[in-house]
Amino acid sequence: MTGLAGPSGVDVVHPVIWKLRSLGLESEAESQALLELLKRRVSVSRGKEIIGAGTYPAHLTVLLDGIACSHERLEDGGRQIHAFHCPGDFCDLHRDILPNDAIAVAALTDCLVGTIRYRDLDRTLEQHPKLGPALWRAAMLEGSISRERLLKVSRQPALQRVAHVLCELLTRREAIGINDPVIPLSQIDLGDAAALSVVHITRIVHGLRTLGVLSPDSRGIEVTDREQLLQLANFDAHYLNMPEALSHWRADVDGRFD
Amino acid sequence: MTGLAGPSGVDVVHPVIWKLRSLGLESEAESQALLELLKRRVSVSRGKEIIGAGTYPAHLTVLLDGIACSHERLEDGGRQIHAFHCPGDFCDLHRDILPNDAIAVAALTDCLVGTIRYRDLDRTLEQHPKLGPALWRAAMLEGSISRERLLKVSRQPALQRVAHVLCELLTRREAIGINDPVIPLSQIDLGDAAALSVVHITRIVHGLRTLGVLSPDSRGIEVTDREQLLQLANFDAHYLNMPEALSHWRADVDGRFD
DNA sequence: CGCATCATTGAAGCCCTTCAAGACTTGTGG
DNA sequence: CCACAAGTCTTGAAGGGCTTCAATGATGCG
Repeated sequence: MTGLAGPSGVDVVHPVIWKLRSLGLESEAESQALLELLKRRVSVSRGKEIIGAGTYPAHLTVLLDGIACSHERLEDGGRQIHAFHCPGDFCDLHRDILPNDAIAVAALTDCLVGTIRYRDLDRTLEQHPKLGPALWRAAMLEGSISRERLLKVSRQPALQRVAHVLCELLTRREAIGINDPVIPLSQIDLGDAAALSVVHITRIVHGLRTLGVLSPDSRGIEVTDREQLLQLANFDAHYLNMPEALSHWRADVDGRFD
Repeated sequence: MTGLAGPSGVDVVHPVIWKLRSLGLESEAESQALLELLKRRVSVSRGKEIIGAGTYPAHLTVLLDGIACSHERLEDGGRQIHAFHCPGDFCDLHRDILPNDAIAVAALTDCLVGTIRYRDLDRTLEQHPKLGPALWRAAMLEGSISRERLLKVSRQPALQRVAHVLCELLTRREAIGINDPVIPLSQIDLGDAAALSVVHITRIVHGLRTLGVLSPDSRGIEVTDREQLLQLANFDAHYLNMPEALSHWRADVDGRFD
């Protein structure tokens, strides 16, 4: 089956299909082949680890629902969130080929995860030649997101940093059909991603609420003025390699020089 | 030929061979096959661009000598150095599969670069199955370095940031047989990598000289106390996936669970 | 209800930035 | 060989953004 039962009980497009499409994989057959490898749906509740630091699972982990993150604990007890994971994302592409003990994956909201055994994956990759490049792109995309994060976090003041994180999540969720203006993260999570103290995040969020960018509701993060937020962050989604950007890129590649 | 004429006229191990070994590729035949694709040695003088922003070359660029960087210009005229490139490094692994307009590659010292046409590479990759995974690892390694940079730059005070950058370069150069304690970068370069103002870099460097970590010579960066530098940065080379770490990893992978 | 987690607000202080001016090095042309 | 310019480095002073500490309020869950 291609569908996944949505909250309303209606079948919706499977997040992994959505993800593979955004990676430029148009072959329905190949996406389907990957889907069929998905084993063991497990739900993980908010705050729990999905992949522990220092473990080397024999399978790839795919996020099916919720928001997760790759993070690293610091000596002083703090943590750095390196990447957010949205439904359809592969949470540990890096782990098989070049493992990093220090990085763990955790659920930021209640999550549903699936797994794909490398054994199975390797076999399927041979049969479906377009799957490999799609995974390459997924990995390169992570790098691109990481670089953009470094740029913003290291060079921009707090308000822009926070705005950037919100824009990234908003845009990535929209790309997989989640148009909810509510971003279900705590201010602590925001701080750990933007590398700011929670105290300061509170002030920034307060500022954004005063500007009318976020809903004044004291609880939760709800974007009420998407345009202004994008403008504040000076957000250019190009680095996310969204479908539109992708087709644009193809034109360029055809014209590559030698 | 495997050798490259060194400064003294003696044949030394080719930097690309060294790099491939560090990526776990032990097959001499496969390394050799990649080497034979190297075309067009070009020298680029300090400060010049190797790959311009917004260009899409039909070839992979390999650094053969010198130090280069991938960087991004900011609106305010500043620049962020995302990655350093040492001899043997592939400068634009990301570019073919998921191009990023904004990022350019520039020579930080006088450099010698070679190129490998994707056309040729694709053919060779099919013939030598161990080459693909090695390139995967190279790409994942970049991600790992980028994450570590984000961690240090966003969470550590200036002295540790600078120390980290120096440690990274020192260690990566040692890994390819360059044991020179002199790091031929300007303070401007250091600032662009560590995301600090040049003025502050001067003060930090001054501090490191006072501590005896760097040579007091007013010109240039020369590490005189490697141990203390590593300690200051709290440097753990694990993320660089050095050969020792690699063999350690292999043991772990054999014991992976399911 | 009591407890744990999260959010808020104030106050003090430090780290780094910007601005500004000068010293030193290097390369180039007269 | 000197003069000059351009690039790099150095040092001082003023200011601002963020951190830490500390205490209180709000929310949700057992």
